[in-house]
Order: sequence, then C-alpha cells, then structure tokens
Amino acid sequence: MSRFSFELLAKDQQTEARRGKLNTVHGEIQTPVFMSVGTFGSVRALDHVDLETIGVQIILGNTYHLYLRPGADILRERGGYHGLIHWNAPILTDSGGFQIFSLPHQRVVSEQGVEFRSYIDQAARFFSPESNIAFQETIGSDIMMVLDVCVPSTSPRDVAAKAMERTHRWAKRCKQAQKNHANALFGIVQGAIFEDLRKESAQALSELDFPGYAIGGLAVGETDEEREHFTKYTAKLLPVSKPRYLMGVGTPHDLVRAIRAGVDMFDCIIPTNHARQGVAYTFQGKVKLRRAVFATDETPIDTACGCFVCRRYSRAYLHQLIKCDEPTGWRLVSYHNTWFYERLMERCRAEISAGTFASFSQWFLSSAED
RNA sequence: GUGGCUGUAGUCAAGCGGUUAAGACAAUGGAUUGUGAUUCCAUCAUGCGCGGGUUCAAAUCCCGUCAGCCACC
Repeated sequence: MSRFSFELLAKDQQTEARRGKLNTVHGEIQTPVFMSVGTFGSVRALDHVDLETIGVQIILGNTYHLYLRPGADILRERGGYHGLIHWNAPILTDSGGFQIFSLPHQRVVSEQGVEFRSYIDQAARFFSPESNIAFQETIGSDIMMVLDVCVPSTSPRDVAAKAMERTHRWAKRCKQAQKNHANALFGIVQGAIFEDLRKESAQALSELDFPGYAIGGLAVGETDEEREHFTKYTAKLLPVSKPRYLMGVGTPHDLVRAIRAGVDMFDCIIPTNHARQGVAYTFQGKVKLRRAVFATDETPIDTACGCFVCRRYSRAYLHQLIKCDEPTGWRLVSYHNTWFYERLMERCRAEISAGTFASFSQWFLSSAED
C-alpha cells in the first residue's frame, strides 16, 4: 500500500501556481519545494545539522553514483541511503538517466537498457529499467525516478522522438518492476522542444498513472525563453492532482517562473555548485564574492538575510575564504545559498496561500538580476 | 680585487640570430541549471637590467655598465 500522497492546499487565481503537501514514509514536504542535491550522501560542503537549521525538507541522491559507490551490498547492510547517511527525512533519487546522457563516457543504449562506464574505474556496467528500480529500492528512496532517455533539448525531432518513445517503454517497465509500493515512482516527460512530442509524452505517461510527474530534458541546451515556454506548456498537460517536478532547474528566476507555470518541485546544483565559486544569491540578485571590490566590503552578503553567515560574516571575509580555496568558504556560501533558496520557496508558499503570489512573482522577476 | 655564472610580466620560467616573446602561478573579468565543478573560458610584456655596436634582421652575437649569486685572493 502506498504511503505516498499529494494534497493540493491552495491554487493561485492569476497564475497556475499551487500550494501543496507531499506525504512520504519519512515525513511531509510542503510544496513548492526546492530539493538540495546530495549526490554522494551529503549536500556538498554542508552537513545534516546545517540542512536542519536551514529547514531543508528533502534531499536528492543519485542512483548512478550510489550504484558505483558504495554499491548495493553496503547500502543493503546499512539500511539503505537513510541508514548509511543518518538522514531520517525524505529523499528522492534520480535514476541516472541524466548522468548516463551527460557524462562523456562511452555508453550503449539499447532497448534492453544502457551499458555505461564507471567514472571510478571505467568498468562496463549495465542498467535495465528493472535493475535500476531494484537498486533505487535498495537505496530506499521515498521518491524514485524512472530510468529515462535524456537527449539534448536541441536534438533533431527524430532523435527526440525516439528517445521519448523509449522513455515511455522504459517507464512502463520501471512501473512493473516496482516491488515496494510504500514509496513513490515518478514518470518523466521527454520530448525536447517540440510541442507535439511533449503533448504525446505527457499523455502516454499519464495513462501509466504515476503518483507524480517530472518534466525532464530541460536545462540541457535550450534558451531561457524556450525553457520557460516548455515548462509552462508541459506543466499544463499534466494531471492537476499529481505533483509536478521540473528536473535540474534552476536559477531563482527559473524557479519563480516555473511555479507560476504550476510546477511543485525542483532540484538544482546551482546554489551549492555556484557557492563554491563564490557566487551568492539574494532577493536582490547575485553577489560575486570573488570580485576584487568585495575585498574591503564589511557588509554581509545580504543585510536582510537571517542566516548565520549573514549575521556574523562580511563579504570581505567570504571573499578572502573563497580566494584562498578554504572549505569553510564553500560551506558558508553554500549555507547562505541553500538558506536563500529555502526562504524563496517559503515565501512563494506563503504568497500563494495569501493569494498574493502573482504580484510577488512579478515584483521578484522584474526587480532583480537573475 | 680577480675569475665565472645569471639578469625575460607581480612570481617561476621557455626561448640560444628570422613572422605578432611559449607555458605555469598570481591578478582581473566571465561562465556554470536531474554535481565526473578545488571546474571551464577570456584578458594580462610594442618589449627581454641599462647604454652602445654588428646585422637585411638581436631577448638571442660583441663592447661597456649596473645588480645578484658562486669561487679564489
């Protein structure tokens, strides 16, 4: 019996934005939600105490990486990902479809599955939709993702169509392979930047009746305008009562635009990845801490921010840490950015509930550089 | 004092007669969207210690000079 469900709590009148709640084995998640990426078992540069003080509701794990290390045996022994990493809140696992597409390994995709190379020792490994789901169940993921075939969004139509069709066949096989029905398995819509393909994909997956749907294949080469258009276009095609997850996106503006389009869930490496390069995000836009002007700037990243980094440390100090490649600098900026993303989502939820999201989002999108 | 070696960007350094003086680090910008990100890209010496000379052509050869290092008195 599934212990996963989605409740719609409010709907914005002027946009497609929704306020909701996901229920999982490991707890509730308020949506819209941003999910921090924790590929190897930690959100890079942060630890779980940091995540808890920030208010992170759910983190991502990566099937591809966890399959290669530590692998199934250790995960099984340790009680899955939750047990291994001492995290008792929800997790979502990406299937590895994207990694297999994005990593420059030689890989062979056939109807049976995908043969790929380990980034650790280059050994040949294999995922079928069935073995992939079996492994995600070993991980113990609260929300699993189907193994999909991801192609650049700029692919020609026939390439995008073939990838999409195979994604559908694999989605069906993934669903049939699922044994632990307490957890959720989401389908992934493909179709690159072709409206008819997106429509066909949303329809085909809807018929398989997944408890949630992801919009995949974006943020992989298309323009900002195309991304916004296809997010909006695709979200509208998905069942109203199911959560919608825009994979791999994005910048603060991307998130707010996607929420306006009716998306409920996001994940992205931006807040933590950019943090390590000294890029901090605020409601007023980016602060590029590497820049020389900040060497003597005694103000915090954002005076209005309540995070401990902004309460205690100056841009000048963070500039120093980042320039010196100090891990503490990575942590402090990662902390701030994750805090900011969490507060941005919190703000969106509050504005949707209050019925003021349309004007808030308009203000946000026009007032700050992305 | 004598002999030798060395002086090229902020630093280290290639070049040893022939088009616009490698490269690395630093510096200064920029990029980054389902983490192979301590990554990637761009810019950065009208000038080779200084002054002469030889040559069609000199960072490269010659003379002088200054500085540093080493050895010997």
